[in-house]
Amino acid sequence: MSTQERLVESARALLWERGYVGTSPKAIQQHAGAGQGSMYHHFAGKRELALAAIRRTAEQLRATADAQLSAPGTAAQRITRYLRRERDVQRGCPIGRLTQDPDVMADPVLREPVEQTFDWLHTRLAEVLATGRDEGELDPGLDPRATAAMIVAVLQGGYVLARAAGEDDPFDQAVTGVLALLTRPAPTR
Amino acid sequence: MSTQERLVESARALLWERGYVGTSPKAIQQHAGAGQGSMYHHFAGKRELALAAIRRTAEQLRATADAQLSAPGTAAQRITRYLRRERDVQRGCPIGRLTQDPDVMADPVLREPVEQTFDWLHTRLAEVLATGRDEGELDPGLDPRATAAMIVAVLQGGYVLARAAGEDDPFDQAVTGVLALLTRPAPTR
DNA sequence: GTCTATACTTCGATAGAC
DNA sequence: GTCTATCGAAGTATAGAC
Repeated sequence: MSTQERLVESARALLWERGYVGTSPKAIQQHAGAGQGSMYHHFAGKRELALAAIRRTAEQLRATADAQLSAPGTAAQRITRYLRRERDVQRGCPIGRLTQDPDVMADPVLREPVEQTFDWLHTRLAEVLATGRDEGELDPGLDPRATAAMIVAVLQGGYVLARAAGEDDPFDQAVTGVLALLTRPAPTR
Repeated sequence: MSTQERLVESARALLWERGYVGTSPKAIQQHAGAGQGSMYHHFAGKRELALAAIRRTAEQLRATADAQLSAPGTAAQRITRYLRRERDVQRGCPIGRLTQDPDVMADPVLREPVEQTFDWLHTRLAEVLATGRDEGELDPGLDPRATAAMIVAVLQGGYVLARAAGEDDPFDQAVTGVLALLTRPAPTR
């Protein structure tokens, strides 16, 4: 892996763990095994390196989610697989954590991938839900946009609860709770 | 308000906005209109001041939530009021945001109020849900612990989505989504 | 491309006068 | 209790040799 690659990968790891304010150029350099000069040769500064890291992380997250949500199966099966997939719950979401970084959110360029990622995920989930509803699998009264927002929120919030508790259990419970309501047989109206 | 009080209140505001790593003693002093010496007279250091601030914030959050969840009404009404209460959504949750602060979570003393707050909230919501279920208001098959975890997660995740989007809409949608599923008439089994 | 040296600022705290 | 002075370390870069 090139020095430039190692710098981006190190930035990704440290941004995930410590956020933007909590990650110094020096820490990235040490993690990457690169010198001061190398970093400033390849990137204009901390901001540009972080931007490359954030963009790559966003791209990966989207590719992974899309693969799972586009896999064969009913809407409920696909969403269940997505929610129940193996995750390092305690680490949380590498994109979601950036929303707590004022310096990232205050910078339109750094913020853009964060905004785009959630926008895309919300839309993609709503599509899956709408399909399930239209095919008679899910409750005909289900609101795809609202339900999709709720599902993404459960994921992001599940991470918060798991980190607060120091264990994965609250995350698993929240996922169980949402799936129980979602896949519950339709009510007789 | 005493200097000591102003320091704690300033620390609360800045911790909420910028987190622990993002908040310097100097910033707190300036926000409070206090000098270097004053702060170190009243508190041993940044950590001790942050601890006082976090404890107070946790206490307030709990008091507010308890008042709303203990108000009269059915379980669904109380939970709806809690979720729909007026909030500064873009600011997010002052306790939830601390879970993204590695230095807070790595310190058992700073972390304790965070852990306790979510633990309490989860339990309190589960009680309300169990009551609603036992009184025939909610689905008899409802799992109070899992559903409570889901509701807290929707709240915390809703903040994340709203911050990412730069508007409150995703938060409102997520809340709408969860209430729609929760208050849906029970299925015929 | 990578290294070392240097620079200026902020962080987090201590010392000691008033 | 509050103020100013001072401190060593870290943050974020720039300069220039190799």
